[in-house]
Amino acid sequence: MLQKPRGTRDFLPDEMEARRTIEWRMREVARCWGYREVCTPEFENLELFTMRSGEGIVEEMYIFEDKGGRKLALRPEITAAVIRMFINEAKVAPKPLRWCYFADCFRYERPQKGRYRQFWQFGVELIGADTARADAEVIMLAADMLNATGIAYDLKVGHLSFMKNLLKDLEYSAQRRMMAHLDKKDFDGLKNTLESMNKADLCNSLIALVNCRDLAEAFEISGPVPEKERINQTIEILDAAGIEYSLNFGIARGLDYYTGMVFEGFAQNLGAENQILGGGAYRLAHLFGGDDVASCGFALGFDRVMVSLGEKIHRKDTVVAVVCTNECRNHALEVARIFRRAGIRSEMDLMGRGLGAQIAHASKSADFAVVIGQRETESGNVTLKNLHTGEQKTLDPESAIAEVVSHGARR
RNA sequence: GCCAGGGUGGGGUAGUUGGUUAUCCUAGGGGACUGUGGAUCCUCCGACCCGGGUUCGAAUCUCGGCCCUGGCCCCA
Repeated sequence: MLQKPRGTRDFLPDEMEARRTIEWRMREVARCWGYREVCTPEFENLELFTMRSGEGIVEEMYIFEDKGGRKLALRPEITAAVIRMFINEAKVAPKPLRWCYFADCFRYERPQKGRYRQFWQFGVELIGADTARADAEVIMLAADMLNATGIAYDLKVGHLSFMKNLLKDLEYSAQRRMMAHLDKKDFDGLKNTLESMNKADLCNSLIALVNCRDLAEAFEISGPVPEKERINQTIEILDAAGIEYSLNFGIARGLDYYTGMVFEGFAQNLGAENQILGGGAYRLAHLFGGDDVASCGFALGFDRVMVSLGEKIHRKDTVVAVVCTNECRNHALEVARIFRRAGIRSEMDLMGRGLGAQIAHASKSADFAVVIGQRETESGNVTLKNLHTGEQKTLDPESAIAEVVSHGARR
């Protein structure tokens, strides 16, 4: 039998309905904050991603050459493409721009729990606002969105200034190495590397910073931080809004282009792959030939949210089975049309089953049976049978529709 | 790329000191049965991940591969 490619998944209707339910909750939150959806190509020139993230990521991408010999890649993430799009199409649009996306990405990695080779991200980018309010808005939006999904998570907020301030005397490559150690909480590696550079005196401050959960204390540890005022403002806004988060100044994020505020979200009930959210303030536009526009955004790992939610989401449509005797099929079709026009999912027999067999089948797949036979065809009424309770009554079609709708599951 | 555990009808399983036609539940189709047949009974459909090896004989032993699950690495 033909198998699907490693790391990909098939989604049956139950699962798709659950996914769409959560997707729409996220869309609603984004919409309410004024973030409008954009869409970029599924594949881009390879260069777009290597410019952003370095050549190293080539190993982890789906790369191919088209018939014109162009080097292309299935997108491994979406931020780079959105910023490219902003430069190509919307450079002069009034700032700030609030955009969001929901799309699939591809990475060639070893699959494990919550990690697939094709996966979906819900993300937002706030382009052209370089303020504490902008930083705070994106975090508040992220929290709002995670809350809307109903998962249990921890939100960690940090700022790169502290770490960068402590490391400012080091060479750039050494800074990168330190930040990698710190992000992983690899204190032994940190110590060794510092000692080899005769900078062991930094070690205690850096470790203290990573473990620090208090803003005032962080300022003390790292000395005068240039963005102090902006950081204070951002945190004030978050606190005033009642956002639940913890401060964490060990967050380094993998990439160069993050400039200041950074944040991450973790699901509480996942295993090794428990990060469900990552974001921050960054400058990327100049890399792609645009002005040096400040941006801020996050991407949320949709599949991990679904894994975290597990079986919690049961959204079921109310289903009506319109069952009929053979000679009343035409009238039954008409009744079904009336129900469908009212927005009710209505299904009819296609197998040529008898009335009893139709009800037997309906009992497994529907909430109500609408029985149409000689009597109903003559009177214009319908017989509505609640398949959960067995209760049955004769009603005119409009009342039957009202009964089905009031039954609840229409949302 | 590395480590561990797995793979038997659509789903869940039994069977592995090698031995007839591979067990059971469930789901699905048909019928008893053309106005309530959601029940009951009968019946049908349908599987040993793939390939090589050992053997008279392999679901079972062996080797390789593929895939799944979890973890390491990485995580833009």
